[in-house]
Order: sequence, then structure tokens, then C-alpha cells
Amino acid sequence: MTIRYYDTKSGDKIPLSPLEEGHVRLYVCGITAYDFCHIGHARSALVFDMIVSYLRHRGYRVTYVRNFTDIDDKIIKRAQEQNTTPEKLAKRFIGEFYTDMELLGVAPPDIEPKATEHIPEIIALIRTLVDKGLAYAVDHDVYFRVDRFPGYGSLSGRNLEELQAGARISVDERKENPMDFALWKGSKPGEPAWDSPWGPGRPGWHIECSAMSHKYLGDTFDIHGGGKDLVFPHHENEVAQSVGATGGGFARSWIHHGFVTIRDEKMSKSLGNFLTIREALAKYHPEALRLFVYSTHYRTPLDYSEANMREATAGLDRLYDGLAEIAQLPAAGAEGGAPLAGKKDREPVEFLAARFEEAMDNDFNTAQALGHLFEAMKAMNRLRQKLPARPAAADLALLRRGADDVRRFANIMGLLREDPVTYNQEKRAKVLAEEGIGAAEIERLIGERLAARNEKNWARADEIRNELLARRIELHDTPAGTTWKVKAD
RNA sequence: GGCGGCGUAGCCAAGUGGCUAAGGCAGCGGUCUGCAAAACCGUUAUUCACCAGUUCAAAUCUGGUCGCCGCCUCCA
Repeated sequence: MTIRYYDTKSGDKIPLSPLEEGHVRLYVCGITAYDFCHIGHARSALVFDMIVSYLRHRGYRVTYVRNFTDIDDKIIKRAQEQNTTPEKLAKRFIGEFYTDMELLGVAPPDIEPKATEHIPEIIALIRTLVDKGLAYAVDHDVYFRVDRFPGYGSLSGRNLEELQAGARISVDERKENPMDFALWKGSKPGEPAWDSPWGPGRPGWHIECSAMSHKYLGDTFDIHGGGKDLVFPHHENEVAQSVGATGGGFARSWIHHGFVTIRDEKMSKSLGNFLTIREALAKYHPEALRLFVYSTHYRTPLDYSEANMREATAGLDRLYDGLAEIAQLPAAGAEGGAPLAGKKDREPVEFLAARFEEAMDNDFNTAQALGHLFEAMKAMNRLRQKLPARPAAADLALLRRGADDVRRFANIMGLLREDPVTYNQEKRAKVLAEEGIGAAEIERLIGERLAARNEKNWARADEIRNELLARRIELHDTPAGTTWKVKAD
């Protein structure tokens, strides 16, 4: 099976066929560092984390580049507001970004270039464009000349006439065409500036990605990614700059992911309806956020809500509980004992690898892949439930193999990375702290309830049980005695 | 106004021409239990916004209608 994925440029699912056999070169637009990251940024990082991880699982070598835009109008503005320098502000929020990524368990890309560390490359690229007649200087600014670039609009499916007709931007009289965009901006006093042939200034928004992708991945590379909102103008302009400079080469295909919405509206800073990554993680387990993100296909809008996060948490608990139960099975079974597992129990486990990969090969369909993981866990729970005290060795082997597979495939999405016992202990500690109750107190109440039950004082026994339940402590009466567990919410 | 996407059970969400429309959450019935809970079993869409068409066959393709969303300005 080959991996197929939706390519924005062709508007179709295309087979993965890297320029260099077995080696995928990927460039993703990272953040502009001027504020804390929100759930939308988390989705971006998680989507590409999953894609890279899956490609590697499938045996590809991946060179993953994700940049930081650390000089830009928004950074300058915010720095002024906060009485700091753009350098310090960007540095601070790059640090905060790393903290968030670590909390989410997102592996760092291979290369993380910053715009400010590539000014010579940027200037060289602009110079090439000027020399080729694709750019022109006005005062201390340099603009890209869209009229000279025939393919302008091809990525986003627009043309210049439409764009100009619908333009809402105020026209800068100095531009030859209203759609011309800045490659270099001359700086005003007090703004960060680098020397250039056009005077002191800074790069325009799009040019850094063209310069950095070229430096680390070459003229032509396999996949360029980012959020859907970057298709126009950011990626369209990158195409113009890069293809204009190289004479043809640039990203061979494009992956764009959908937004995170809140009450079905795009989460954005201007609407003020955003939630930061750390606000979400203060409430939910990082893997719950991952499960939430991956339960929807990456191109579909994803609506964030407390209910959806609770649901994701419940699903994650289910998987961890299943793994914990299997881990507690007897080490050795009855050799040669008649296995209880029927076809219905075995198939979801035995075919998990094939089904998982089939789903993921089809445009990284994590939602479907997760369905297969849950199906396998359900089958294993079913089998486990009916095992005798001394189960057949074949049944134990099936369960252990299934648990390993579930964990291995979930790991590709960054899920089930913790030991199930640790996961439950952490959750237990969190809930006990929130409820202000200790294990000793719970044990004491269980003892008191046991006494009441022995006297058939059901009213008192139920009262204790309900009191604990109100504090999110669930009692389980088993033949071996009463155990307890915390509830997520 | 231009361009693009979406509308599948109470909710979330796969499926994009043909086996019984995945999976999760919630609900209901059952096993278990003193009663529960947990777990498991069973069950919950003759139907995929609506209308018309293409086809032996459509949730899946085509046209239209309605509704929602995004991009066109900084945005993951």
C-alpha cells in the first residue's frame, strides 16, 4: 500500500512519492512568536507530529523543518506595548512555545530555523528577485511584482483580477499593482533593522520561509504544510518568491490542516475566543487533548468544548484501563489449554496492524485508525472478562500481543505513552487533591461500610458509597473485596 | 461580491459508487450485585439537510434549493 494524502495544489489525493526515494522533505510554517500559543497552534503541531511519526513508522526517513518567525510587525507592536524589545519578546515566546510542546509531548523537528538568523539568505533571495525583474525597490522598501509572475494565484485558486476586485486593503500608491507584497521593509527609527542594499530594514512576512526552506531543503522539496489560513496570501506569496527565484522548483505538494473552532467559530486572537494550550492542559491530560485532536480528520474543523474534552478523557481512560487489566493477568497460562478466543475476539486484534495502516495510509485518517484501536480493545475486554483463573496460554498471548499492538500504534499519535498504572496513579492523586480527601480516609470509610454491610445496614452502606461518589470516588465491590477508583470528572 | 469547504443517530465522528452505514460519548435492556457501580453482552440511523437527475446500483457522482463555516486583512 502506498500512502496517499490530499494535496492543496492539485486539489486531489496523491500518492506519496518523495523526490529522493525513501526520504521525505517537509517544511512547516511555525509560529510568529509574540504571544502564548492557543489550541489551534497545538493542532498544527500535533498534526505534523503525527504525520512525521507515521511516515517514520512506515520506514521513511523524514527531514522535518519548522520555522519560527521572530521578526514581524506584530512582534514589534507587541514589544512596544509591553515596553520590551522585539528580540526579547520573541525569545520569551519561543521559550513558552517549547514549554507547551514539551507538555504535549511533541517531538522537536529536525531543524528549527529563525528568520533573524537568516537575514543574509533573505537579502540574497530578494536580490535575485530584483535582478530577475520580479521585484522592485521603492524608497527603502522592496516589493514583489505579481504581474511578472504568471502563476500567481495557482495554489489558492485565484487570479489577479478576482483578487483586485475583492481587495479590501488600502492601496499603497507606491506599488505598481495593489497585490504586490513587501519583501523588505525599510525601518522607522527605533525599529529593529539590518543593513541591506536598500537601506536598513527588515524582511517582509513571507520571504523568510522561502529563504529558509531553500537553505535546508533545496530548490525542490516534497511537502509544505501549515494551517488552511496560510494558503492565501502566505503560501501563495512563498510560491511566487521561490518559484520566481529558482525558475521552477519549490514545494511539490501542500498539506493544510483545518482550524480549531469554539462554538463553530474560528478560534482567533482578533475574536478573543481563544484558549491557550496551557489553559487546556491545566484541566485535561495532554493525551486527552491529543485524542480529541486526532478523533477528527486533520482537514475538518475541530470544535473545542468541555463536553468534547470530557469525552476524549473518557475514551483515553477506557484504553488505559484495558491495558492495566491486561497487565494484571497471570504471567503464565495453562499450556495447551483450550483457548476461549473465538474469531470475533481474534480478528480485531489480529487485523489491527493492517487496518490501522490502511486508515493512516488514506490521508492520515486518525479518526478511523482510532476506531480500530477501540475495536481491538473492546474485543480484548470481552475475552478478558470471560477468562478463568488459569487462562489458556494462547488467550494470554493474544491479549498481550493485542495490548502491545494497541500501545505501539497509539504511540504513533503520541497516545498511551504512559504506563497505565502511572496514568491511573496520577489521575488518582489529582482528584484526591482536588477533593481534599486521602486514601486512608477512603479506606476507613470502606471499612465502615463493610461493617454496615455485614449488619445488612444497607442504608448506611449506600450513604457512604454515595458520599464518596459525590467526591468522585467510585467503589467497586468484587469477590475479593471493595476497591476504589477516581472518576475523571 | 469572488473563491473554497461542510451538512451522517441525542452528541462527537469515520465511511466518497456495490458486503449488515466504523468507532467514541450518552441512553435503554441483560449478566453480575443486598441494591448499585465498574466491566462485559445485547440494543439505539431501512437511512446519510432537501429536491431532481445519472447508474443495474449513490450517503458517496451531476444540477438545483436551504443552512452553516472559512479565505479574499494579521492569523495554525
